[in-house]
Amino acid sequence: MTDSSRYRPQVIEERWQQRWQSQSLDLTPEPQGSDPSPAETAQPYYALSMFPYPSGSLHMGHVRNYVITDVIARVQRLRGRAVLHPMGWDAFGLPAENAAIERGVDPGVWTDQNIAQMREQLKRLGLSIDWDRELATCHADYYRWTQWLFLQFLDAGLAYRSEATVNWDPIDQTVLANEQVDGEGRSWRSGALVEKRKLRQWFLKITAYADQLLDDLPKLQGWPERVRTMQANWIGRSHGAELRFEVVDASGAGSGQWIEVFTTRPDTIFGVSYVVLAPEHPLVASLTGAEQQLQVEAFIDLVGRQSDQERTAEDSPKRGVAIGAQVRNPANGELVPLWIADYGTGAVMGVPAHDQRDFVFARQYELPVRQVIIPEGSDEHAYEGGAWTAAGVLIHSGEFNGLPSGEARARIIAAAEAAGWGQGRVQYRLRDWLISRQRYWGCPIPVIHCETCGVVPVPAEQLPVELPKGMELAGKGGSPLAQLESWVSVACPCCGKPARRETDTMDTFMCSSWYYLRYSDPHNTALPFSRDAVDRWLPVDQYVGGIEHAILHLLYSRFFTKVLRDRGLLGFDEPFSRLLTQGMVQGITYKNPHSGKYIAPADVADSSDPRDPTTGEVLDTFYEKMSKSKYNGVDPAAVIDRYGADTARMFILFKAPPEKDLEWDDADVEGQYRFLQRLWRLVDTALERGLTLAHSGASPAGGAAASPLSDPDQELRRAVHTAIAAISEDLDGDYQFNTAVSELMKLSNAMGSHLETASEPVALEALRVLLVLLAPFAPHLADELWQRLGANPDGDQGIHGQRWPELDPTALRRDTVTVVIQVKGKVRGQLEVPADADAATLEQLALASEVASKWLEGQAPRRVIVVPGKLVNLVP
RNA sequence: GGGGGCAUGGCGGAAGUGGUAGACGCAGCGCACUUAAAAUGCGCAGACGGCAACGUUGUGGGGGUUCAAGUCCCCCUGCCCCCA
Repeated sequence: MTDSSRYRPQVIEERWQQRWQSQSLDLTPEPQGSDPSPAETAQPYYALSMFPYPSGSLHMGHVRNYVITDVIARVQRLRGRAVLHPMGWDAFGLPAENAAIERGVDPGVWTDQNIAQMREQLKRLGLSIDWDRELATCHADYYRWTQWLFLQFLDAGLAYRSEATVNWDPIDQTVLANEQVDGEGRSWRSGALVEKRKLRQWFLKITAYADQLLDDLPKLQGWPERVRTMQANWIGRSHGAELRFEVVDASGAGSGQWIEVFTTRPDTIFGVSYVVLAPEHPLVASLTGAEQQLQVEAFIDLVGRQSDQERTAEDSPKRGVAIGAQVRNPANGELVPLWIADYGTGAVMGVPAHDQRDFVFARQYELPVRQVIIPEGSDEHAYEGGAWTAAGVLIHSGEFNGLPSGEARARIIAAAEAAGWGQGRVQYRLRDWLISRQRYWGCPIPVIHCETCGVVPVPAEQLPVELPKGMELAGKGGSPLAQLESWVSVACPCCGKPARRETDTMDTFMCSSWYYLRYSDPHNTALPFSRDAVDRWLPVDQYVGGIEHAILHLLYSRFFTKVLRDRGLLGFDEPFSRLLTQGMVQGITYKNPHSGKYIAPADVADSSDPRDPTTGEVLDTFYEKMSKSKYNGVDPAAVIDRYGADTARMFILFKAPPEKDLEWDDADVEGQYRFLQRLWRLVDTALERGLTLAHSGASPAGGAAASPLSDPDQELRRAVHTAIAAISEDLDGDYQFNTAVSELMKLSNAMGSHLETASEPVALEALRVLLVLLAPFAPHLADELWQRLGANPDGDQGIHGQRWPELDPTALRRDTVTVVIQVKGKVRGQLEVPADADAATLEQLALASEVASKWLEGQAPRRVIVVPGKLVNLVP
């Protein structure tokens, strides 16, 4: 074999990437002028990957994400759609600022260098990205519009400044939104336990859209069910009531002060045996009795040091102190004590019989437990194991006795409203979105504080409010911007008097909540995007990214979309029609079970018997998400250097279904490389036979062949059209790239055995179809082989300008099929029968078969079930 | 505790509406080519029994519906995710 006919991905991939670029193959078709070409009037398709943070190095998770989106984009192009497939950078954020603090480099310069590096790494993957639409959220021509959009929120009354107890990250020295604190009370970025601080901060009123964000979830049928469930849980709408308890003195005389509790169980109000205030409740100080003073203060101090999670967890021990005051139950007039306790926030009514936390608390402090709901159809009044929290029938509840709890809920709310001691209320778990950050490397909040005029928005024509350059960043002591007097001091745009700029920057999730809109019109200098462009391309047809954004980014983006729709800036309700959440890429991980140390795979001599290189101990072997600290990462660049991007792409797509975790395995990568080499040799064989696609027409082997096809021809055509049918289906709806690749392998296997004997038109059709089907997966090799077969002699668009092959159903037809003969449901034999044999014929054939005579022993079957084309089941 | 998901060979994974379980690949074994090895090509391969043709068994465990169950129903075990 000559050197020139060896598959050398390193050579051909670079060559094709340059060629595609010089032909502008990946640019987005847009209608221009009066005479749009067909591609420009094609139906638009928007394929989008979640844009990366420019850390400077591409990891396998990125590769998987972008390869999946690229295949989708390429398939849609082959199907004739006008495709938008952009890429950009989520470029504000702490790593750049930390680099500045540690090494004194300018965050902007550092970020731009990283972007340049990552862009080159991305380009080596052969992604069909329109780089003319690239954006970076840290560039002023982008964040100018982030600021402009903030002012839209401000104008709509959806951005406000408020003093609140907020999450403070002591490592990153900034506040965080609720969504950015995990279940253990740790920061999503730094992992530090967050603290509570009372600060004046900017919020976006996402709660104003809570109902819409929840009620529109069922529209998102193209989203994974679990992402919708997670969002619904996060919004956490509950229907309940606000009920008011009057504070009374020892003699029962009213004080005129009222405690308002929220409860989802107004039906249990007759079971209240105490009322609990949160330690920070404003009435605590004034209601505390003199004797209880010291105890209460000590308790407040103790609770102040706990995290939110400790306080609200259902299974953590509860502590409390009676404060020496009492309230009257408005439903039955009973007097019950007031406590403060480390659970809940605000004020809650304690119903030990019907709430587990209340039950535990009451047992601990010997408070009365009164059952007011019993299971339906039961007269069980005894109370043993714990709270009865399910529905039931009311007892000990005056006029409401005997009502089912659901109905009682409504009736008690109605009674409360009539008598003025409460009303029904909808409550949400969702809180407003805290967007202030006390950091430098973010988008400045474009407002000015003036003593005379208050909060004044920076006029739109003065945007962007640029980040000052050349700052000395220390990473300590509050907002860096606040320390740059020359930047902070400014004339009030309203009255002209000296005023001060806002020094907080925005949460970076603000920047990523609208970038997908900007791609539709990335160079617009008058608006963030034109209504025309955004309505033409959006909603995004297919969004691809990690599950970690199930709530954060995806909820914020939905919120932005709805607000901008209400401002008339766009004309749709939801930004992402379909969402694919891809699984993690995991690397093989070795760990010494005794020392707990991770061992690099390179240091493990024998992978079939992995041992610690220094101690000789047997190591645990498992797959885990790739990370530096576990030495289990695989560098995409190294894989591309060795095998080429096409092999890496094929491997990633083949190894696991896209939404599942993927175990990186070098042997499997090798196997994928072998498959591509086999394709190369397949084309060699075709060339040796003198086959060429140079002047073959559109349909060389169409169904209307002059003479009937030979058996080998029929078999090859069947393989070809089976592949078209299977792969087309795998790429429709939910994506099954793994089975699509396996179908390519099956087709190539069939061609390996039939190509040499097939007639020329049939062989050419097979080659053409194989390469077009391969093109989205291994774009470089497909184009190279296409050219080697002489298919694009004039340097036209090559394989990526072709059309997805048409299925010819007649090619799938068979004269005979194999049916299974079962006896009593067990497979006992097979029978070759005419494909169109009807049930009666099949029954006859089966009964006459050897299988029947052997297993039925001469008896007639009691019953015969025939599934034409599949099986005959004889039941004796 | 509530809600959701998953469990298939040595491994990754396939199996429209119930209808030949294990496609495709990795690892393994055998054969061909080679002085030899690598590479390549061809073949075998769930487990158990048998020289075989074949038989039995088999999709986490137990029960059920059905002519027929990986697939549908009930119970259990284990793992994962979300909310508490």
